[in-house]
Amino acid sequence: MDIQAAHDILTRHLKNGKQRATPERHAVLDAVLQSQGHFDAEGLYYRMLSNGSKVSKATVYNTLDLLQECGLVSKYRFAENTSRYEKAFGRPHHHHLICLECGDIIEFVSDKLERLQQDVCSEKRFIAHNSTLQVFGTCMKCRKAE
Amino acid sequence: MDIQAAHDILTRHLKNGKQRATPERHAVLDAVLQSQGHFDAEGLYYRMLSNGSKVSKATVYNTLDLLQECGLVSKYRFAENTSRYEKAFGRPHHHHLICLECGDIIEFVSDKLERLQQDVCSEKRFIAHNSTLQVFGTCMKCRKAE
DNA sequence: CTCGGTGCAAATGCTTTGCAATGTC
DNA sequence: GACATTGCAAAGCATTTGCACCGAG
Repeated sequence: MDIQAAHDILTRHLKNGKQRATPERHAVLDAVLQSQGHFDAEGLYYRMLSNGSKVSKATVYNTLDLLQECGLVSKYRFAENTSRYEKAFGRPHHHHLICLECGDIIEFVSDKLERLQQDVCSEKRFIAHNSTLQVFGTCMKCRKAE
Repeated sequence: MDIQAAHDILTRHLKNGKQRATPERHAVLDAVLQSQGHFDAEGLYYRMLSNGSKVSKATVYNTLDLLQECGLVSKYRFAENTSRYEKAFGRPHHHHLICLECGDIIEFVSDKLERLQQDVCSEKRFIAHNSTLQVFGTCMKCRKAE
């Protein structure tokens, strides 16, 4: 996955919206690109701090929204009050099975689902921007443990 | 839709969990049964107040969780920080197209989607409890308005 | 030079909690 | 009676905001 390409996408998006390319915004993007799996804004903030980046929490929140706008991160609202984010650059659109016992998240990709979703949208004359299927339940491990 | 049946479900669920059947809990259920579409906890609380029910906000929140547990209401977390609820008794499982411009929510039912979801779950050996597909985008009206 | 962005700390708003009083079982 | 539940107000938390300073264009 090309780090430069991601930064270019951000730069272009900023230019489009007549917004400025600040070092902080690109620093947040770097931190996101280094991330694995799901994370929350606070976690990213502290990871950045301990890596020596000086950003404020407010900027992290702001920039994450910005990154979502240009498709570089996905933002989810699972069961909790916390927003979860995930690097979205260079990976296919996918969905989540969320274990209510252990909090584990299983991802899956489904072309059928993507098509089905398109069908529904064109039937309702709705333009999809992004989407998330969340299935809450019990994962294999927790099922065995019971 | 049978109001009595809904109360029976709640009563049975409470008995199962060795929890008590209080008038407040049944009053919240009544308010939910009278509701149309999506609502939030605060809205339900004020509606109950103006109908003369005396419940605290805390009880409303508690009871809504209880009602979700026994499948009488569905709880959603759309884009906002507020949880949205919806009466789930006597209606098929459905999903949502959410317009980011006007906030309108379009519901749809899809057997195909339900089947697809079951397939994914059995493949991953995951036991689904409940699920929600949320498609964010622009609705027909807002699309025309632009 | 202009005005959008940043950092900080304080504010906001939803939800939960602590505790004494209440009422179910 | 015992103890789960309630109401109230206060506490918690994630997120946003206001404002003075800074720096990208």
